[in-house]
Amino acid sequence: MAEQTQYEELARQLSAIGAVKRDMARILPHDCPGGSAAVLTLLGRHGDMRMSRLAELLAVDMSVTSRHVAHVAERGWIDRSPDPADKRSRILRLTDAGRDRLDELSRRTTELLAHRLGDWTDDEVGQLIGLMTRLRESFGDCRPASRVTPPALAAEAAAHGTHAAPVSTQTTRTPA
Amino acid sequence: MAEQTQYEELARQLSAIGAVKRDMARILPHDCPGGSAAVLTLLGRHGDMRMSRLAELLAVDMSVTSRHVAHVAERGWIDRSPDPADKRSRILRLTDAGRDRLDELSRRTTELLAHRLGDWTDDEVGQLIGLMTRLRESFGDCRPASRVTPPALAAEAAAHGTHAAPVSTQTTRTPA
DNA sequence: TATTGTTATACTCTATAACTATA
DNA sequence: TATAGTTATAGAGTATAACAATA
Repeated sequence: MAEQTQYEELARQLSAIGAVKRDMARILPHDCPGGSAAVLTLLGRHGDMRMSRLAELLAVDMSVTSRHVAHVAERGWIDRSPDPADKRSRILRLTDAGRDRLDELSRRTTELLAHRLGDWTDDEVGQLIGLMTRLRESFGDCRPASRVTPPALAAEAAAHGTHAAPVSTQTTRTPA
Repeated sequence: MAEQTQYEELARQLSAIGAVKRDMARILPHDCPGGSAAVLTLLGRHGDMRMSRLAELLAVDMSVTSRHVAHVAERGWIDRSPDPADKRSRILRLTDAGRDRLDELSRRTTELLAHRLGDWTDDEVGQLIGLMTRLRESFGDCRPASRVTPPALAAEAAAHGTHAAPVSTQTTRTPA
């Protein structure tokens, strides 16, 4: 159990990390804001999925997810095919163009981080990743009460899995 | 030097940390959004200062700082007295009401973090703080090119110091 | 009746540019 | 001419609520 002073300092660091995120966002292509980039990244990592699953991974409301998805779909980076098993749902899938876009994003991100964190060791980066992952886990599903996927449904979704085989490597155990 | 996979994972974690920030923001009073809370926090830590110094600590443009400051000033949480040495500047100072507000914010923040991070050790929280601090340092002053305080002026500002004696302890070397 | 997803609306945060007052 | 600060405007992200289609 940490002291109050530490908690206040952590809160300050969380508030200030926004500057880092903004610096990262600044290298994104003009037609691909952060929300779109997140959609492409998660589809690339976890493979095809439904809106509700994506909203869960993004940790935002489904209405927000819907807007981000509409944006990338308009640009032809993903397909939205109807789910044969549930006509209310749509299956999201990266197109070839979307995969190209994602490769470009990865390239830019890696380049920026390699430049900024040139003096960090592999181990140090790993420690930060591990602690940030654990931080998110400690906060759990902290979206506003309404319309949060209940545990039962989350389990069902996990068991259900993605409808198409994810081509991307799934090397990490991180939630998202 | 870390691998590309790690960089991509770190980028993902930075993107996803927003959910934690939103959960923190949810406990703020209705008339005190995140920007206002940040202003109060920094004034409490570093003592009285000018707009430009606050913008530097917030790592946002001065126009943004101006809006946040106007909001807290309207509510009587800070004073904006003219700087006798430079009539263009204003000295920002927490009022008693502002200090009360800040205490309330600290209380809520600490309570939430104590709840969420109950199973974290003091050392683990310290590690996360340390790595996040270093991350911000590695990114440095990454605000958009225009109107970023040049090094010479930053040094001058540091030497200049705060106009009134900061009551708060200045025990850390962290940029903000 | 409950769930999936969409849309309309509102709020917060941010940056750019134009403007004023002072140095 | 340059700097400190303000304001107007625009863009991105998010949540809430109302709605349509389907289970």
